Amino acid sequence: MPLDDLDDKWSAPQREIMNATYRTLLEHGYAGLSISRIGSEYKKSKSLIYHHYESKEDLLVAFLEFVIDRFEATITAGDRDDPGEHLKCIINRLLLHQPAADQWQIQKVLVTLRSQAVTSDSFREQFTRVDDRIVSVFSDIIERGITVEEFTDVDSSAVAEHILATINGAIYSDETTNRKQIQTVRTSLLAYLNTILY
Amino acid sequence: MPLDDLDDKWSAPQREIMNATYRTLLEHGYAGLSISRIGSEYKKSKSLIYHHYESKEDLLVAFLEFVIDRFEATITAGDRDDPGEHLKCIINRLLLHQPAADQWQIQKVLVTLRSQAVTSDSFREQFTRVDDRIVSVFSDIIERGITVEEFTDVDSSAVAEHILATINGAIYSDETTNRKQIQTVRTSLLAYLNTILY
DNA sequence: GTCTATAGGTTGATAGAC
DNA sequence: GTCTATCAACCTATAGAC
Repeated sequence: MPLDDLDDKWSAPQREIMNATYRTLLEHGYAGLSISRIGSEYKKSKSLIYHHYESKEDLLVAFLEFVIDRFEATITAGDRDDPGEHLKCIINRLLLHQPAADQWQIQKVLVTLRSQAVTSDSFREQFTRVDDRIVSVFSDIIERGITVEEFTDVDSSAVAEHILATINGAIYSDETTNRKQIQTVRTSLLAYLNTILY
Repeated sequence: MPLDDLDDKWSAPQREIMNATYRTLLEHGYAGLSISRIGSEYKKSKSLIYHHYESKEDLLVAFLEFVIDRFEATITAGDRDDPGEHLKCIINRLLLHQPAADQWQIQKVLVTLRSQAVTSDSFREQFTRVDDRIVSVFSDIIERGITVEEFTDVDSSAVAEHILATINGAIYSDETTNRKQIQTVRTSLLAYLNTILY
């Protein structure tokens, strides 16, 4: 779904509540995410939230969808003609910290939400979909590269899985430690791809 | 710290409480981890927990240490003479699901705890230490391999960071999705190392 | 849509008997 | 060490006035 269509999917009050949820989550973590606190971030009364969502779980399901929609928009955008450039473009988009322009610290939120998938089946299904999606995007690009004879004939889905694991791990560590390894991993990953794809 | 010494560090009641915490965490997730529930898993009254730990936070800090101690024991064990074999051994230990023998589903617990590092500085510091530790283990092995002229002269710390990111991402995805990619990534990672190290 | 008030439950933590 | 009883604070959710 293109980014511009995202605004039609959610009403203005819904978007405000989602943004309030986002701010609350970043400040208090998932364990401290309460309707009361979301109501405080939202300018209006907390009981108003129940006009827009039936329950806390209902709100959380919507929020997960809200966040994933925005995340997927960042990986599908930026199509390039050249498969090698296209691949590099997506990797950079995921591993290069955008400047302050991107106020949405979406990776932080995704890491927080994703850990709930360990004990929640509905969350687990959503993130299964997310990872399937990314692997298929990578896989398609690699196969196109092989078809136009830019890349050598590798196992595209295995390479795609490997790329995703490395990216996921780099982001995961970046958001949960004080280590600054993300640029090292990005450089090393691109070098690896240069080695095996050409 | 060797595994055998771990039992001296914690009293019997403490270990029971830690195990009760572990079971509660796996069943209810971090957000549902309450003293009441830990008390139910622990055979005895919940107020007894406050005889062993000053507060919930105190208990959580101890639990994090308890889990990390056990995790570190799994990466330091199994020293081999040959650097290449040693590296492969540790990677397999992390990415090969041990049979039911290993009742401790330590990776699940670590993923759950680690996500708290997004909003908790003390958790973040602990996981910074964990990742530093693993990278230094990998880095040392690679450097020894270069010294004995088994490996080619690579940037050992960059390669170590890359390996850790890939492993972390593979485990992370494995615990938060229904995808079964971990063996694919393991195979691909070992092939990659074979390519660049020899 | 927006609010206050409130119900009914759970939380972390303490007091005090044994 | 172990327990019951209890606290105030907070939670999700609802009722009902405007």
